[in-house]
Amino acid sequence: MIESLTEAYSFIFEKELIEEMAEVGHLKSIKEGEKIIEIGDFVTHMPLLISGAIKILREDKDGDELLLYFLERGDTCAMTLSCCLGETKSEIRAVAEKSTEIIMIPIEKMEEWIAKYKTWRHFVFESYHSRLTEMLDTIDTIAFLNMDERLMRYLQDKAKINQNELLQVTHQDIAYDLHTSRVVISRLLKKLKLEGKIELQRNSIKVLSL
Amino acid sequence: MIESLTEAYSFIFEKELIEEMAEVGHLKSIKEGEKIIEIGDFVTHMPLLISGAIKILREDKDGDELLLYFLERGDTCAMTLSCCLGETKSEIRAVAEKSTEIIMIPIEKMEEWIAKYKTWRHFVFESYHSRLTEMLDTIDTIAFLNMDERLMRYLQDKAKINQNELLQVTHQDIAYDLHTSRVVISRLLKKLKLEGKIELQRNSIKVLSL
DNA sequence: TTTCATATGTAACTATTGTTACTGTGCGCG
DNA sequence: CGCGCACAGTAACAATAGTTACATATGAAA
Repeated sequence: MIESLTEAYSFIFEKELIEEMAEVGHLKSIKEGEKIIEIGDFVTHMPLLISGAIKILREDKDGDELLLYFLERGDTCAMTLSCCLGETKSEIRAVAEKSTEIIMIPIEKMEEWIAKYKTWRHFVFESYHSRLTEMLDTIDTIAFLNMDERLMRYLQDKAKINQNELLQVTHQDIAYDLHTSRVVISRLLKKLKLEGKIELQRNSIKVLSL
Repeated sequence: MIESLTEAYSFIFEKELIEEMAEVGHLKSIKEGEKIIEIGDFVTHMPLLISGAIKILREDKDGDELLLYFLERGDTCAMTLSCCLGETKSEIRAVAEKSTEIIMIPIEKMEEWIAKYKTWRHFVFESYHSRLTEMLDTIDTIAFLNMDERLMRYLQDKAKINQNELLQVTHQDIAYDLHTSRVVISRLLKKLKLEGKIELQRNSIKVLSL
């Protein structure tokens, strides 16, 4: 575990902190599509991303989903941070976007380390900052953009996260993430294809204009 | 200033912290409608709300606005918190919803107090938590609700913030906050009136169903 | 009282998104 | 091979929201 932590976090955290992390944390491997945290779950650990990527989803009362943002290596879930301190339940769902490794830190350590390690404190604040910024970005996207633009951004984000311009998704998958219907996505994908921005195959989309 | 601070914050902060605040902070009175922070401004102070209320707005590239949330006494702007640490520019606009008193704390004190006062640390984290939650709420609202429901919530929030069910607003004001057009608001207000949820007069709206 | 700016009411139309329903297509597997 | 299933294409229509244009109402100031 030390190796994973060192590889992903040595440039932020000092050796002692990483050693402490390795001591109290436990490594968890998650397969693509697997759920990590569900809405309403009590938060007992905070996840530090070692490799892979996670998508964070919000759900409304009817069970409809909306993608908030992706997390990558070096990220943590600020919603979890937030929950830890308040001892509240999770407001979001986290699902592995691809196979992912995380280290779970018991939440008791959170506050202890904030007092003890300046680097941890910075990390925590930095995480909050990133998450607030991402949330603002999400708000901009859904408030100011039409569905075709949202779709294009989604495809670009997803290509970036997966480091692959060939996305393995169905139209229905996309519709869930963007909180719309499959028919709408098919319609707009066709439009984007005609504009030369993407190529369409069954079960996959190739993003051209990055 | 000590009195204002004590009145608004004595149940969170210890006496020494409040005294320090009074020393380095300066009180600022803001009239209704006056701008407090503009997008792109460098953040040199963080505002602590003593009395009144502030609305936080986001703007897109065309200059179109969107209301994010309101802040009340005891709140601070977590976006500012966030900016302070990163030494970045403001991502949002803050406008006084009614006449308001704030205390401006130089950002250098932020980090110093985080190490020094546990109550301050808690306050900062609590603020981040509130703001993340409010942002989630905003996202829910714009992603999952239709304009008529958004409008109703807006009116209720505004009545609550102003502690008055008689709101002094024009349809155009509302349209700006909800990022839509005046005609749409007029149309929906009429609908809400017919449903018995509000009463309409020139320059004011009375919210009935609270 | 007249004037004028501002606010509001409303119709008619467009644009975007959502829904329903049906068709076609690729592909794995018996 | 051909059956069945998940995925994708598309038409037709509905619902919601945005736009344009103009009429009317209100209240303050001249």
